[in-house]
Amino acid sequence: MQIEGAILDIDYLLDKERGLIRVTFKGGDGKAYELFDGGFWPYFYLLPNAEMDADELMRLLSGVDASAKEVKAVKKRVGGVESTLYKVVVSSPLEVPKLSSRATRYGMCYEYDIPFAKRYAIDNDIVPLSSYVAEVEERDGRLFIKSMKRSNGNAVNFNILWFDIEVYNPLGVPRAGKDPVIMISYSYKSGGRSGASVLTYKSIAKDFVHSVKNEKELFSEFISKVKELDIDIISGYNTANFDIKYMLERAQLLGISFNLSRFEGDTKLEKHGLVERVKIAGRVHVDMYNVVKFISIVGATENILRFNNKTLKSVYEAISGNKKTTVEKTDIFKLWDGGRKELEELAEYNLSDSLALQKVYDTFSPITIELARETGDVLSDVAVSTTGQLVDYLLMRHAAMAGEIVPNKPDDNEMRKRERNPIEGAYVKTPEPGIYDNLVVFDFRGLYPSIIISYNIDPATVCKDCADYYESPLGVKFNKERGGIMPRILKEFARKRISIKQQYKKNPDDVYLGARSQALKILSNSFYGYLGYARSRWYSRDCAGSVTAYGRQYIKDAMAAAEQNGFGVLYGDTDSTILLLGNKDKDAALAFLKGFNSKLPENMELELEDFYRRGVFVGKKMEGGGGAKKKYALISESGRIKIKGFELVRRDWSKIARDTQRRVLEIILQEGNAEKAAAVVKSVIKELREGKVKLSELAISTQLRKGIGNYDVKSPELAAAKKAVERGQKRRDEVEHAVISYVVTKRGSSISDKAELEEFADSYDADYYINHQVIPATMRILKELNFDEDELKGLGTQKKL
DNA sequence: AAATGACGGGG
DNA sequence: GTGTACGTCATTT
Repeated sequence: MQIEGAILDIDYLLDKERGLIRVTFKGGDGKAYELFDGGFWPYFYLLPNAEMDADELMRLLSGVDASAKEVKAVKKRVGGVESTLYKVVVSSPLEVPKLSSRATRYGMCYEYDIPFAKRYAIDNDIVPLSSYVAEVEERDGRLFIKSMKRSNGNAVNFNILWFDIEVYNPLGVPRAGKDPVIMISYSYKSGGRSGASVLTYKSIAKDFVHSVKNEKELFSEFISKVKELDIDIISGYNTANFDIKYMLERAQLLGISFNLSRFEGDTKLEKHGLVERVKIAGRVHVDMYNVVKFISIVGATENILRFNNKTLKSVYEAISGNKKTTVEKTDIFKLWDGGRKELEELAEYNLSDSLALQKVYDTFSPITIELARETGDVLSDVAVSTTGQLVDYLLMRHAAMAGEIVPNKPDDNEMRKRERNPIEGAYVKTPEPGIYDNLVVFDFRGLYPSIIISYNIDPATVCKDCADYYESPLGVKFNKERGGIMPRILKEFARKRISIKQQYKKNPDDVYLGARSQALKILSNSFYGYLGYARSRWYSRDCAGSVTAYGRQYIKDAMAAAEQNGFGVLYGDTDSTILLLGNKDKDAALAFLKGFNSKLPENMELELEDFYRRGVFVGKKMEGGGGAKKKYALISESGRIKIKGFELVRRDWSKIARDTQRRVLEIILQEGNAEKAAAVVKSVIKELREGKVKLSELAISTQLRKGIGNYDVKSPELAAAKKAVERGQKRRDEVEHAVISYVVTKRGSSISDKAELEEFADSYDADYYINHQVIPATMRILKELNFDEDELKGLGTQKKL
């Protein structure tokens, strides 16, 4: 039997002690198929220390917990050197770590940590989300793959569901042990159909609301919908860390199963460092929060998204230009307990989150999908990957195709060594702080990728004695005669981008063309970071250091040329420079650009980023030699605001600190008036000194994330909670794992001693709020404008800007 | 100076 | 899960 369609996901089952590859295949007929490949086995390589034959190694490796299924000699290049290795094949992926650690006695092991499903995709050159024809046969009630070939079939339409839950939260933070899920909204596209609905168990007179009996039914109805709509991709916002996690906990408490899977397997959470992820057998979970955080900070939305918090609301507003209705999160339980109007408001809010999410998905998923197609990684992994991990995977694929052994990840010692020796970063010219009019910004297009291509920079091309080479400003030689994976991939990407741009001109409505170009840009720009990333398999100090060294040379040249042409050079960082037009006009700036570019190598180009009406410049003083921070705010002629490097304080700061910081930033951006901003800070400090500020403005909210007895260090929030429990003002369970709102009072010596729960505080420590809250929050911005603390506190005189 | 713990997103 | 995971900041020890 033949099926035409696309691969949605690849994983494996442990089937009778062996790993069995499973492919979730979406047919062009709209049906999803669970396909297996019984002919693929896990393996790793061993480069032996001493001569031994394959049979001997097989015998040496056999043990009670794991044994080799097969050992055979293969020829591969290890670090560019032709070598004979043993390929040790096993039955189960679980045997690989066991056998490879045993095998280290006999030599160096390689490729022992490549996940089985990825190994399968790499070795079979399978690219998910592209068209394939699968030849399959049925055995034991399962469909087995006989062959799988690329085809030119039509794009497959996936069935997608976007969802969001609401939770009853009388104490602020919902507690899965107590607080029920009260509503689930979803919208979907499935087959030719689309729709949106809210599920809940109170009766609400809205046509999009569907009522069920209780929370258990809410869950089962949601699961039924996912199954009935035959969903391929389930998307949410922070759903891995919240919605799905919460539903799994609730389901366990309610004694029901919560499994959204399509095929054999669970719905479960996995934690990978910072990122939590959801696995649903046969479907893909795409958490748009992770996508926004890791990948999609590109293009026109870059500044807006960097500047704002990455809440669903702010991301939606940034990309749509529309305002999103919202409710205070802490009011949700009140709306649920309220009357008809309140319930309707809650349902509408719940629905609006799913619809906003759909918009975010439509904006960013094309880039994610193109990243999957370009790297060959599955969507479920791309959606939770950093760009470094994508480059890692891309290089593994290319290395395997070229018969090159994939270098191992560094061990802890090596990693620490790398971290201790940072690579000299980019050139930064710190600007004279101030406010300037009429600016122009020039950027080198893809400076680092261009450098890697132009000078053939790659760990494998570094040479000591070679005849024909490029010598970087660091004195590192790169062999011109040898090819490297990185320049080769980057060249190919550059070529693809040019061809995509031509197609895009003819089909400007094809979002996937634009997305593909963006994806290639994201990947290209990540190679340099990967070369210098401590966990990198292809780490190279020589390469990364040479890239930045060349980069410094180029940007300095551009700045010097601009100065010679009579422009004021205000600022330069890495690959961009900001010039003062002075008495010159735009045409003069463009003429300079043209002249400068005519002298650059072929694939290098300095581009116009934009002209700006005004810029507020803040000079970040460089600490140490490392990468300096970019800090400035620009207003374009069209009113577009571009902000770099300002960090806002987080939620565990007092309201007065956050509000004052926001006001300072607004005044500086909108009015360009630093004096006025400083005056606001001074007046807030004055009010604090005079004791006029309400305690609610001063409360600091921090969650106690552990049990009260499990702390080693007495933090202010812990101290405040403990005191309240000891005095009998609070029960232990009321403060444990809860968000603690405390005020720093006058009584006590350390901050912890002074901390009291907001409701029991009767004074505040003005010095603390001035020196530890308002001043640090606002000085993040104002110190860059050469204000100092004493001056804000009214103790000194103002420095000149 | 080193260790500890929280945030981020979500409700 | 072919495991061992982010970067930064404030406060305590």
